[in-house]
Amino acid sequence: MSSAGGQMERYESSKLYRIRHSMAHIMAQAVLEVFPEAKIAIGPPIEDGFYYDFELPRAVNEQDLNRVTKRMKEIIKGGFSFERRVVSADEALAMFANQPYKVELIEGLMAGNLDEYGEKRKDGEEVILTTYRQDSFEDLCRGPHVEKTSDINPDAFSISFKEPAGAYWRGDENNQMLTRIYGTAWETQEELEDYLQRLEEAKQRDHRKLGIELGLFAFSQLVGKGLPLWKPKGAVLRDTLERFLRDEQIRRGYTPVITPHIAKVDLYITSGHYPYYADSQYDPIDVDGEQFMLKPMNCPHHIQIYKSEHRSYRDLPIRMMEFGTVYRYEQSGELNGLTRVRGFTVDDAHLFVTPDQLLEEFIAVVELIQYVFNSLGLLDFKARVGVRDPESDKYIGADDIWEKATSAIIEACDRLGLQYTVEEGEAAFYGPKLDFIFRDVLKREWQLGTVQVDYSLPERFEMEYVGTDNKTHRPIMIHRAPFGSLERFIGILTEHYYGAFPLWLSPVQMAVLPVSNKVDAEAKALAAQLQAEGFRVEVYERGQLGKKIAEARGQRIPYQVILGQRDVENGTVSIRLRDDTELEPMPVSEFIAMARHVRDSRAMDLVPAQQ
RNA sequence: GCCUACGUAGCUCAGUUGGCAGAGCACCUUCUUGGUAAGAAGGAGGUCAUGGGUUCAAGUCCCAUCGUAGGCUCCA
Repeated sequence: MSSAGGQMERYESSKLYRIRHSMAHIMAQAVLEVFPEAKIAIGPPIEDGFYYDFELPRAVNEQDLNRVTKRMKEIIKGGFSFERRVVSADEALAMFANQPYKVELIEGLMAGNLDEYGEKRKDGEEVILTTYRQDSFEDLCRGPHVEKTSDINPDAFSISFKEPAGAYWRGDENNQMLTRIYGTAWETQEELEDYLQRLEEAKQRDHRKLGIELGLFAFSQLVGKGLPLWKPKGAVLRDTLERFLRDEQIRRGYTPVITPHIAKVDLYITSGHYPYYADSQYDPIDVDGEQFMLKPMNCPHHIQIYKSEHRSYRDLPIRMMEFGTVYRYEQSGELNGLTRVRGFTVDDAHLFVTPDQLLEEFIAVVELIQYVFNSLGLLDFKARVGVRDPESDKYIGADDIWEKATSAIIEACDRLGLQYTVEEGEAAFYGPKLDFIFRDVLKREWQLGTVQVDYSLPERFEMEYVGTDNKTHRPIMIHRAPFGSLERFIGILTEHYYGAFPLWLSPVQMAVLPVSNKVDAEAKALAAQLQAEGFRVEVYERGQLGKKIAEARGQRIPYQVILGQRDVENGTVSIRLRDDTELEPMPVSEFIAMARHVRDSRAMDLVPAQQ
């Protein structure tokens, strides 16, 4: 996005926005010329481009899009001006008599003051209907547009870079499915090419592609979709992450617990999960007349552990941790590699605290999350406080409880000096939460860690502790997960690092590359020595050295340990880093010391700074 | 779940209007014994996702199912 004078220009008032908005109209005109019977819906600018939704007589193909593109270029070159006109409702209804979606829009605007997405308009302003016309095409529209079509660069847009997509009218799955044609448009051809190249790079970085190449995970039709299988290299990566977090949590006073993967439906009826989230849970299993289900969350189980003993204020805070695997029935169309699956493991913990302890414990959790992100080199993240949507009734718990929880989160953020935004409708159903949104190297945003303050579940489960006053009190729960889910997190990490994990996380940390197979035996002995030092090592025995290097590079092996006759005689190794840096031959002991230091300090660089 | 497209060897892909199932890489064997981005030759590997249908004949056309991709919807 362009910026002016150091201050971010609002996208809505930028030239790019007007270009894209105008492109949507131009595309609609071209599509109507190719498909005269098409019905047009809406066509707004979006990030990086625009779209327009159509009801078409048949599926569009590449050829259609080429024809549309050709026609769009002609319209652009025609230099038609965009003419704004204020129209009365009757006039508009007459003009769009053949366009049912436009009629619905006009009626919505006049009667219910609904905007183009079917949402109640918030500004409450009086509705003025306006249209914009270019060439032969006039569309109901608020604007703004460029002055004339020739203000647009005919070589800086593309509509066939993405497959046409189905989209529900007004985003409601009960409505007609329309065909959405996406476009991208820029001021210059270079910007267009940059954008297309960024898309290409994202494709190269895709964890689904890298996951296969690096042997991290697999899916099986027989096991079922959305159920990842961790292969040895993925499993060691995941296990390393788990151990890192487990150790860190134990240092901070957490205690591990373990709970089963199924439980009686009654547990989730009590917790409130069952009625609210019936759609996204697996159907219950009948066992001897009782209903059991795969657990969609770990918290009710942990609550039962809390309740298994009589608790005193002296026991609190209790911090229970579990890498708990949960199962959720995601719609099949939503499944996506490791980032959206049907069975995944949450790095879960539940803290049970007194009101006095809440703030301190909340802050400690945020500090843990910051520490974890820092250790992994995830530096670009922002915090979002998710609060209730006041219009919705999907939440449980009384108003004053929500207010208490929300103000606790905001106070903790202020005390930590955290930059945060507050967003309505982003709360969990039982309480408000603080989410950490991570931006990866491609500037894509991912929701990772989450912390939730919960007064509701303690209430529903009638949790208690005895206070100093010898009376029973209700604990407060903090739900939190720094990674969110191990699956999604590793998918994101893979893309962020482009498969080149820091040494401590690399599935294979070093590969020994014998220069010829005359030194294969020595290479194996060296590998055994390195393995005994606790490193994950492979020996590459196939082909000539060049081929071994090519393969090791492809596998993003951090240290490529080259061993030839010369090295054997001198007791040295020649280290090549995965970024093609070649180090001077060094004694084996020196290499081990260096690698150990890099690994144990969880450094991002493969060579310590002082070297 | 919905719309659209796709599914051919472990991986990446070719396969004409329906007419004997292919390539590169990987794998196995042999040769080569090498110093920083893929040495050479040979071999093996397939119920063309699965099940039906049309046809003298189906990888190719039709239907269903499963899976995948891009969207929509959803995301505790």
